[in-house]
Amino acid sequence: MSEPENAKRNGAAPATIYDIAKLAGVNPSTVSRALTTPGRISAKTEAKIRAAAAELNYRVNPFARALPTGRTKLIAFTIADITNPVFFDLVRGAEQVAGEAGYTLVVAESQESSTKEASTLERILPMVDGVVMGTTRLDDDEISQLNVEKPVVLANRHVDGVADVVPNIEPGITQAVKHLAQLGHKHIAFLAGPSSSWMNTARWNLIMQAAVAEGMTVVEIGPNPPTLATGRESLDRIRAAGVTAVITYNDLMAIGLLRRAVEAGVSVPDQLSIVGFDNSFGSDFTTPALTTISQPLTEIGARAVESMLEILGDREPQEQKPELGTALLVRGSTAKARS
Amino acid sequence: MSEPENAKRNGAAPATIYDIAKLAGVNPSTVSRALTTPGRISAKTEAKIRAAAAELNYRVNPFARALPTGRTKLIAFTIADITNPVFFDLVRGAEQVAGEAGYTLVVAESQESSTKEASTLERILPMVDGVVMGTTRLDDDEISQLNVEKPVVLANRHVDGVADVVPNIEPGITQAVKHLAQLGHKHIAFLAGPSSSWMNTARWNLIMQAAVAEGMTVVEIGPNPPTLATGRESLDRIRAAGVTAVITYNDLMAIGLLRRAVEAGVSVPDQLSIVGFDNSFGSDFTTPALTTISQPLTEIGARAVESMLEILGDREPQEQKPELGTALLVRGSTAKARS
DNA sequence: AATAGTTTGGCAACCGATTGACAAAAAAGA
DNA sequence: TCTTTTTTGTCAATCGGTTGCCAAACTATT
Repeated sequence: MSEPENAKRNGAAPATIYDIAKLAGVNPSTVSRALTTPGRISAKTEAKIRAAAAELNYRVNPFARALPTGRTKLIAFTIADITNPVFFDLVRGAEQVAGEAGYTLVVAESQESSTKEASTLERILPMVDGVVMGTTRLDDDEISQLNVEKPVVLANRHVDGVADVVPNIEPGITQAVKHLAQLGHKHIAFLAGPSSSWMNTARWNLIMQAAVAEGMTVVEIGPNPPTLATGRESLDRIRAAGVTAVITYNDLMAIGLLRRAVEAGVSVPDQLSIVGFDNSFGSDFTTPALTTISQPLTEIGARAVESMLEILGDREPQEQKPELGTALLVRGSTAKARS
Repeated sequence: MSEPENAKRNGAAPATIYDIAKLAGVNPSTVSRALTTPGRISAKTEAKIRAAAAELNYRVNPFARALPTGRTKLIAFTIADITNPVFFDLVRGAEQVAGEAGYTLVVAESQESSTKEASTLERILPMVDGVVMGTTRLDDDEISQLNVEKPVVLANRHVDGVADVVPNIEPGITQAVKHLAQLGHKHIAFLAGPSSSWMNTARWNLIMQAAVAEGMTVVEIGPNPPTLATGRESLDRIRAAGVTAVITYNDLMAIGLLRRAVEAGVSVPDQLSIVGFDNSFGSDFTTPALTTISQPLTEIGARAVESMLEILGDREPQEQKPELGTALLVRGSTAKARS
């Protein structure tokens, strides 16, 4: 391990406010004020300082700043599985808002493991101003605990006492169940996600209610890891359950199931109708394209960060925004039930 | 914007080494040494200090540490488009290695815009120890420039004087072109990616050579943004070019093209054979599943970070690793040419 | 028991910014 | 012109660690 080699490359140490102060002939604190407190310093002096800063190619050292202020302008964004395209849009929306406010997102993936999620969070917690949880496998207590240390905003989940952004899933689910009922399905299944997912329970409860209201029978198959592989492996159980249609916890599972069905010679949608959840990237790649319940993911990600910025005092609290909804998107994976 | 609200929640300020020092009855510097320089302090004192640290739930403040050392244990990871699944595996590999070494990845997406990439990098550069570029739209000069400020490791790209991890794309390309030749194709096209992509040029050159060697004609169609949408929009140009097979710059374009072809009633592979590049997530969702040139993406991501760790002096330089290769993965989107 | 050699722990300076308190300078008012 | 008020810039302490240097304490050697 040769010499520890200084972090600064090239011999050229980055300029500090002291260098600027020297060049502009003022005190370092004046430089700091000129650069961070508009109006505090006379226009003339400020101009001189800005010129010097530009000349030295000055960039503020975020750590030196974070030390006295306690603010790092970093927000952690957790996702349970980078392989699940739902987070594309979630991150896009979040990143957009964060970037505009001068914040940077630190994306932490946990590969569906709550242990890994906890340890990663442990590592990055001291250096972020808050945590936005895109998807999490932590339980309620752990989240509440986390919220004591740093502000937390949850996307698609509710925990008492913690800020959240949750769309109303009722319309999408009702539409989906009605859609299946109208197609003549009598027995349907819900291919469940992980038991640690709050959304999983919420979705199941609504599906159950809606199905009963439509006079259908419905069974929950799971809990399962919400992955492609699980979707594939569930075909047999679903067939065995004797249902003609299935609603899955997310699109990933629906795609896995659909592809396995095609391979196994089970015709979709003729022998089995499939409804996904999320309308995530890739759900229209399949043949047939997936019928799914779409969520405004980009908007959810954006609002979650907006909410975080408000908590951090970096943004005026906005007037109540309209509720976010969900809706059924009918494509090709659903059809009339075979009698 | 109510009161600026202190960063510490809950009134309980995080413990510092000073708190530990007081509790353990030693000097703060002794605490620092006990915690960072194993062996420097007697076992007895160290145990006492560790006990105190545990009791206070101490966690080192990364910024306070970063200030004197200049090391943040943060590595930037750039990607051009979060919507392109190639980076799933790239990030997975990278994250794995980084996490084991106590480093955290800061993922910066640029939405295929070199301007946005530059500005994001500008913002996070001061707080990372190095930059691993998963995919980048910066040009060679900008990358060299960046490499002066902070160490850079490139994945899938070469710039003189900058560390990189590049698989040998020759075998995969040769196999793909041979495969098409054997299927009787005489006229093929390369649906190109962005002109700022080094890999694009590299791939085109090899495809051209291989095609000529096989006695085929080949045309380059592009440059294009490497997106799903571009793939869709290129169908007409490809048909107009009178080719019977096309190799695309990446899977995303291939999928877009394939889906558009199906919609337009152009049969794949009967009327048009398509070969993608990357074997990325989702390339087997389509019907027919995509024939593609697979790359060891996870391994590339992992090696890129390993290489970064070596540069940072956090890892012993390893003996030369075997070269990374590529290979043709034949699925359903290629077939005999129609005469 | 005296001396030399090693450990072990403390002191204080330093990293690069921020900020409250205050004084000097400039502007306004009498 | 002299005082009062406001503006502008400086001083110095502080954030929470790290580290070179030194002295005290302990161990080993003769």
